Amino acid sequence: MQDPIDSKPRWERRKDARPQELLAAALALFVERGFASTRLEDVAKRAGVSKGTLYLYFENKEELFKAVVRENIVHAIGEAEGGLATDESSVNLLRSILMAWWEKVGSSSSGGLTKLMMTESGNFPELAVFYNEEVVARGNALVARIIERGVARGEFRPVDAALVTNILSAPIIMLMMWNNSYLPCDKKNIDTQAYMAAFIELSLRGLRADGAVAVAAP
Amino acid sequence: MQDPIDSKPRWERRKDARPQELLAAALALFVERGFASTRLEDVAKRAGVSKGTLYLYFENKEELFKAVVRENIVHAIGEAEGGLATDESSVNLLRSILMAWWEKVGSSSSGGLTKLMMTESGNFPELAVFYNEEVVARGNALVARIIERGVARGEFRPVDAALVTNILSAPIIMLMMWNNSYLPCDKKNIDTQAYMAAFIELSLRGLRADGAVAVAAP
Amino acid sequence: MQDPIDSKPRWERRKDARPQELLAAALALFVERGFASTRLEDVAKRAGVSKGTLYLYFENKEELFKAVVRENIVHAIGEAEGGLATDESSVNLLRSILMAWWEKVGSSSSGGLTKLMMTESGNFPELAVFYNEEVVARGNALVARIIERGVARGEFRPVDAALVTNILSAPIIMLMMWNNSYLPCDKKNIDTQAYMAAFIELSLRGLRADGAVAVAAP
Amino acid sequence: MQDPIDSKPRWERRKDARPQELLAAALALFVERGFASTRLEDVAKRAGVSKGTLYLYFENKEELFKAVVRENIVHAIGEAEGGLATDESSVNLLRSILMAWWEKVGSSSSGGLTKLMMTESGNFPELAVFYNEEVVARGNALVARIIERGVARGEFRPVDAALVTNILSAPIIMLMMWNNSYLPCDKKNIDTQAYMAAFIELSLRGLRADGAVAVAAP
DNA sequence: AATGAATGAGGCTTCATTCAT
DNA sequence: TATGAATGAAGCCTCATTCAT
Repeated sequence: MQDPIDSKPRWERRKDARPQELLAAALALFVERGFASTRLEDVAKRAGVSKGTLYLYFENKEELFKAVVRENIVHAIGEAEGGLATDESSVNLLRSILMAWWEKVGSSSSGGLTKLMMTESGNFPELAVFYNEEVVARGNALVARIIERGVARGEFRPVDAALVTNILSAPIIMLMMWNNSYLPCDKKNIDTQAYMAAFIELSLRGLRADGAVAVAAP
Repeated sequence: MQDPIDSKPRWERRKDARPQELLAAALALFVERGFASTRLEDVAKRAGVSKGTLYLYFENKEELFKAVVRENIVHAIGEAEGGLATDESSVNLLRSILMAWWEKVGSSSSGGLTKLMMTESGNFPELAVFYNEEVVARGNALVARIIERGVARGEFRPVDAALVTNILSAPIIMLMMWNNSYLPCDKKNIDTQAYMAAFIELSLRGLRADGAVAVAAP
Repeated sequence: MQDPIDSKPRWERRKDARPQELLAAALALFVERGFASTRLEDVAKRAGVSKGTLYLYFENKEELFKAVVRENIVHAIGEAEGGLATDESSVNLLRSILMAWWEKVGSSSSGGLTKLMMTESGNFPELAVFYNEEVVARGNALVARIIERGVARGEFRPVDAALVTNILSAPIIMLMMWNNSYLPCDKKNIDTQAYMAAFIELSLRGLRADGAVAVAAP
Repeated sequence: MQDPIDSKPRWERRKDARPQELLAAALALFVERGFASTRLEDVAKRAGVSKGTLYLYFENKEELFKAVVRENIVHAIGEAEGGLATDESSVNLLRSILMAWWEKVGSSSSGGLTKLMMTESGNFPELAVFYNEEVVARGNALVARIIERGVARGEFRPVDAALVTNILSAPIIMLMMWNNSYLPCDKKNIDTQAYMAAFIELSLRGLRADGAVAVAAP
C-alpha cells in the first residue's frame, strides 16, 4: 500500500490535497455568489466531499473565507514587486504596471476576490485589516513609486503621488467589479481592452508635464 | 386637541410621516449592513413601529429597497438632469456634474447605496435590473451627453463618450466604496476633497482638445 | 333630517342595513374562497366599510361565518316543505323535488354554501350540529317521505328509503361542489342540465318496480 | 453492531424509512385538519423528527402533499388499471371497480384526501391541476372505458359514458366526504356497506339494457 | 357609529453546524 | 478520516384583532 513516489500512503496524500480542493471550490463559489449566499454544502459538493468533511479542515465558514483570501491574494502581490525594469521611461513603466495589474490579477478569478473584499470586508473587519496591510498598502506603494519617479524626472507634472495612485487604481478596480457583478447589465458591452487603453491614454495625458511631447503607446 | 400647524389630528399626520421615517431607517441599516443582512424587524424598530406596520407601506423587502433608492438617488438624478446650464463651457459643465454627483449622492449616506448595489446585485437580479434602468443608464446618459457636446464644440478631443463615461465614473464610485467599507483602513486619510479635485483636474486635462487653452477651476 | 318613510333618521337606517350588507359580502367571499382564505379586510371593502366597522357587528370571523349560514340556509328549507302537490305520481313527485332542489338551491349561490358546509364544518363542530338538524335532517325527511310513498303505492321496488335518499342526494350535492370548486378543471364541460336529466333517468329506472311501465318525463 | 436483517447500520436504514414515516404523519394530519391548517412542524413532530428534517425529503408543503397523494391514490389507480379481467361481464367489471374504489381508497384514510381536494383545491391551483391530471382524469377514464364497453356489448343501454361516470362517481365521493366531515352527525348511522350495495344495485339497474336479464351479485 | 393605522403571533423555509456511525 | 442525516435558530411575510381618534 506504500506509494512509490513519496513515502505517504495514497490515502494520506489524498488528505493533504483536501484543503486545496476545498479552497479552490470555495474561491469559485465565493467569487460567483458572495460570502453570505455561498452554501457550504455547495462548496463541499464542488470539492467532491461531504459537508461534514469541510469541518474537518476549517473551523467554520468565516475561517474558510479567510483561508481563501490568504491563499489567493497575498501571494500575487510579491511577484509584481520583483518584476520592474527600471531603465524604462516612467510613462512606459506606469503603462506596463497598470496593464500587468489588469492582466495578471484583474482578469483572472483573483479579480473576483478583489470585488469580494470590497464587498464583504464590512462583515469581517479583521480580514479588512489584514488585506489592507498585505495587499492594498503594498500595491499602492508600487504605483506611487513610479509616479514619484516620473515627477522627479520631469516626465509628469507635479502631483500628489498617493492621491493619483488612488485615482489610477479606481478604474482598474471598478473594471474588476463590473466584471464580477451583474451591474451594468450591459457589461458584456464593456470592451475591457478598449477600456484599459482609453483609461491609460486619458491618465497619461492628464499626468504628463505640460511641455512634454505626446507619448505613443508601444 | 387640534394641531395649530395644520388641521389634521396628530395621529393622522403620523401616517404621512411614516414612509419617510421608514425610508430613513431602511437607508441607514441597508448602508450599514447590506441588503441581505438587514432584518426588516430592525428597520421597523428603528422607525419606532412594529414589523407589520412596515408592510402597510411597502410590499416587501425589495420594494422597500427600491423606494430607498428612488428617494435618495433617482430623485437626485432627476434634479441633475433638469439643472444643466446649457450656456456653460463643456469643461465647466462636466466639472459641475461630477462634483454634484459626489456632493449630492456620493458623500452622503446615499453613497452607501451605490456600494450596496455593486455588492449584492448578483444575488438579487430584480434589484439589479431596476438599478440599471433607473440609475446607471440615466446617470451614464447624463455624463455622456456632456462629453459628446464638448467633442462637438471642439472643447474635448474626439473620444468614445460611453467609454469615457465609464472611466470617469470609476473614481467616484470607488470613492463611495472606500467610504463605505472597512477596506482602506486608512480611509480616514483619504482627503475626498483633494481626491475629487485631483481626479477632475486629471480627467479634464486628459480630455481637452490638444489646442485648447488651460481651464481654470471657478 | 327626519326621513319621511319611517321615523328613523337616514343615518340610523344605514346602521340597520349594515349587517345585511356585510353578510352579503361575506357570503360571496366565503363561497368564492372558503373560510380560512377569506380576509376580513376584503369582506369589509366589498361591503363598503372599513375593517374596524365589521367588528361592531360581529364578534369575530367565526361568528360572522355562523351568521352567514343562518341567514342563507335555514330559510330555504321551509319553503320546500310546503310546496308539495300530493296527488301526483311518486315518480313525478320525486322528479320535481330533485329538480327544485337543484334549481332553487343548488344552482344559486346557496349552492356554494352547501359546499362551504361540507368544506369547513370540520373546523366548526358546533355549526355542523346546527346544520345537520336544521338542514340535512329536514331535507332528507322530505325526500324519504316520497320514496316511502312510492314503495307503498307499488310504484317503486322495495328499498331502504333513508339509504336511497342519501344516494339520491349525492349527485346533486356533488354538482354543487363541482360548481364551486376548481376540481374537475373541465367542469365547464359538465352540462348541468344533461347531468340532472341523466341522473334522474338513471335513478328512476333503478328505483322503479320491475313490473312498472316506463315513465315519460313531463 | 451489524444488523442481522440486512447489512446496513441501523442509523442508515432509518433514512430509508423516513419518507414513509413522514408521509404517514402527513396523511394523518392533512386528513384531520386540511392542507392549509396543517403545520409542517406538527407533521415532523408526529414523525419523530425536527422541522428541518422534513425538507431533506420534500421540497415544500405542496410537494409533500403531492407525495402523499401519489403514495395513497395514484398508486391505487395504477393497480386498478392493471387488474381488470377483461373477460368478465361489464356489469361485474363495473361492480368490482366501484367496490375497489371504495374499499381501497374511499374507506381508508385516503378517502380523506379526496375530501381535502374538494375542499381546498380552490386555494391551491397548482395542487388542483396536479390532482386533476393524476387522479380525476385517470380515474374517470377507467370507469368510462367500462361503461363504453358495456354499451358496445349490448349489456348497457346507450348512455353518455362521461356523464354517467360523473354520476356514478358522485355517491362514492360523497361517502368519502361524509366519512370525513362532521356534517351528518349521524354519519355513524350510515351503513357504508349497505350504502354501497344499494347504490350499485340502483345504478346497474338504471344502466342495464332494457332487454337484459337481471344480474346477480357474485 | 366609524375609521384605518398599528400590532404581533404564527407559519414556511433556509442553512450553518453537530454528531452517530 | 469521512459521511450525511438531523437539528433548530432566524428571517420574511400574512392577517385577525385592537384602539386612538
